[in-house]
Amino acid sequence: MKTQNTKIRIKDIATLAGVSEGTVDRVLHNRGEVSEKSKAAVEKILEEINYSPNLLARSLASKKHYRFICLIPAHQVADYWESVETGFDSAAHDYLQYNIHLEKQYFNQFDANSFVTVSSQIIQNKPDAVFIAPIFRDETLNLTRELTSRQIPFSFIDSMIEEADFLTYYGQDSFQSGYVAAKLLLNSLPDNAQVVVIRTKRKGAESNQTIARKNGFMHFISENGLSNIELLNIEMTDDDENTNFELLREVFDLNSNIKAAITFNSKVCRLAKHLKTLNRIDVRLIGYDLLEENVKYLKNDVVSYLLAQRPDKQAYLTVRDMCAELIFKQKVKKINHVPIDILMKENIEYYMQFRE
Amino acid sequence: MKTQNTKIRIKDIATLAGVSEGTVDRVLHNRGEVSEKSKAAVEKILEEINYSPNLLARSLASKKHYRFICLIPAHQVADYWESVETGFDSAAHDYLQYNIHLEKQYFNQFDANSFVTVSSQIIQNKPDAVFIAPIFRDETLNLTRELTSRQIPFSFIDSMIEEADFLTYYGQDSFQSGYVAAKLLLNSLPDNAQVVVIRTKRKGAESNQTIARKNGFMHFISENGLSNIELLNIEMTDDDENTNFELLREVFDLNSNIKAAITFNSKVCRLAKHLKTLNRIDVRLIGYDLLEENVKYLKNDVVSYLLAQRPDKQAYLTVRDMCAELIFKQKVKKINHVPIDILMKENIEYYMQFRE
DNA sequence: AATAATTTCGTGTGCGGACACAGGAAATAT
DNA sequence: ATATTTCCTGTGTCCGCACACGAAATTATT
Repeated sequence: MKTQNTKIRIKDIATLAGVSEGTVDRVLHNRGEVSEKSKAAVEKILEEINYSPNLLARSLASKKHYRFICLIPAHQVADYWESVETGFDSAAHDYLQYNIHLEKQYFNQFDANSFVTVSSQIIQNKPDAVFIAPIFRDETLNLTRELTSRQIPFSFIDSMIEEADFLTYYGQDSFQSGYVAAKLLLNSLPDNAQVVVIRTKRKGAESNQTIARKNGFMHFISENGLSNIELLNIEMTDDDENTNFELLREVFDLNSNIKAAITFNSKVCRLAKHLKTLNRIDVRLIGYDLLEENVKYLKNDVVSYLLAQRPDKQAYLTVRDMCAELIFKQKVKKINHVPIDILMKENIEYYMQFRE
Repeated sequence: MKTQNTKIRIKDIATLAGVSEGTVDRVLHNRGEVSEKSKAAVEKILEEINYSPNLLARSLASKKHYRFICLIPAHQVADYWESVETGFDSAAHDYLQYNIHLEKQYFNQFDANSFVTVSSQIIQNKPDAVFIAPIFRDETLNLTRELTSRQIPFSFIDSMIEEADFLTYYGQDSFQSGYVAAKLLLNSLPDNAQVVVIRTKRKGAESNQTIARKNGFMHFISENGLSNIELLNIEMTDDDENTNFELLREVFDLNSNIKAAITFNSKVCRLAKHLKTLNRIDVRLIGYDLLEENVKYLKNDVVSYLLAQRPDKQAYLTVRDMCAELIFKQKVKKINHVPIDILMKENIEYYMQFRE
């Protein structure tokens, strides 16, 4: 909690330093045309007192307009990215009065070329800041290099690429969320229980996120020496549910002691649907993210836990921090791991209702 | 997401309505001295367009100052109420620029008289709004009646009294949080497991909160027909830990199949300490709120789950909503149940680190 | 020493809205 | 018809800050 002294105005500083308001202003924004002597006088006062500008007056007076662009995957409604977009919209609304204009650009998350195309449009657009969902690693790095060379700040959302010189990243620690999932899923399973672990083949590569989650999951197992359980690794496809269903049916036929199952992407609803059809809702099931379908199966008792992360808030805070940096000249934290929210049938209602 | 048209100024409305800015201003604040004709003209324009005032300019120009008072229990550091206070402080900081001044008043939560004393001080103080932790029901109602008759708005924090005409309430649904606790605690316990349920005698009455939590807990048990477990109801005192310890030792001596324990107030750390001394950390233990000591035992693996609710945020939002109502003339939601956060060793770190 | 070229600095204006105040128009009183 | 009162309405000032412009002070040039 910083103590900001709202009482002190530029005018006061000017009086204290024995110069005019204009001079104080020049020092504050350090845009030159100030003698060493005056500058020193002002800076002395600034050190003594704790000046923090009146932000209302500042943005009222400033005629500077900022254009922010966010670059996210095109998506269906009720998708994970829908929430992210909601958060951006909400921030756009709140920060409009600070002369901030937020535009959205979409790319095809299954086609790196579309990312490249939109990237170059953005560069031409000369925005004041960019928010990026770095789905494609190399292509993102190309974009961020361009941005850095043009001194355009940018932030990552959802996941990050450490080498890039981003302002902030908001997102979950995927490894740890996999670890948490393991704890919830494997806690007090009977001996010799079998656990189905789904891996989804996807057009393009498997996402970093799901890989990290799985690593965290496996780490829990090795760390706790859980040799009394058996993992059944299943590979499902992203587009053919019939095949998936047949595969699952076979697995459940062949293995009589399956007690739990997990998938590391956000589409646990598919798995839930098949389990329900197979009448195996006794299987403890965990998934990620609050897609409508996922929530339905959680309330149904088919899914036991969902791990969530408020993607809308992540987007909102990303915008907020950019404003803090650019406009209010405040320090912001670079890497922000958001909480790993544990939802079950009994507590999801208030979680979803709660709007801040 | 409301579409606010930031472009339209009072000056524009004046031009459109064929009157002066002053007249528009008088209509907007409806402080009279306007002829029917002019008033109608302005109101016609106001209906056509979607005017929303520039809040920055408004609060910059306004010399109105607001004094808010919050009325909470005096407390130790690292207490539950400490977090509430932090939230108030944080709001005070953020809303200072809107000419809001927040004062804190404390009462002794074990002495209703102290509440009454501070109440009358507050009334004399003629604040613009009050935030109340309604620990003492009748005394609180006396206060709120006074406030209502003086048209001073107020909000509840932590718990609420339905009959009072409050602006907002932020808090957890205690009944449901007891229900969640039961689910977590009793999930897949072996047959004939014994469960220790602590009730804490307190100077003054048992708090509504803990009663509601316990009701929710019991409801889960009856709803799920858990006849295979045995509850051991223990009454601990609030001030003598030696007695408590001896009591627990006896209970554990006499009962050989204790698998779980729970306490419904925020002091699970005491229970944890005794269990650790008794070397019974195999017992699954659940408690409430992130007191430092509680967190310590969670990380220690003595406590399995903590249910939390971000009291600081509740306080912050309470202030925010009062501003929204009083200053920005926005609608606010009256009853706000906050999420029931489930914390365990594996996810508490990011939960605590995360500052918005 | 006089003038030109720079550097430094103070003042004025406007952002959008709140509010005070003066002065004009209409209504009433003389 | 003039004076007085009441009712309306337009204008001006201020809130704290950003920024432009022109004036003053300093330095350089002849």
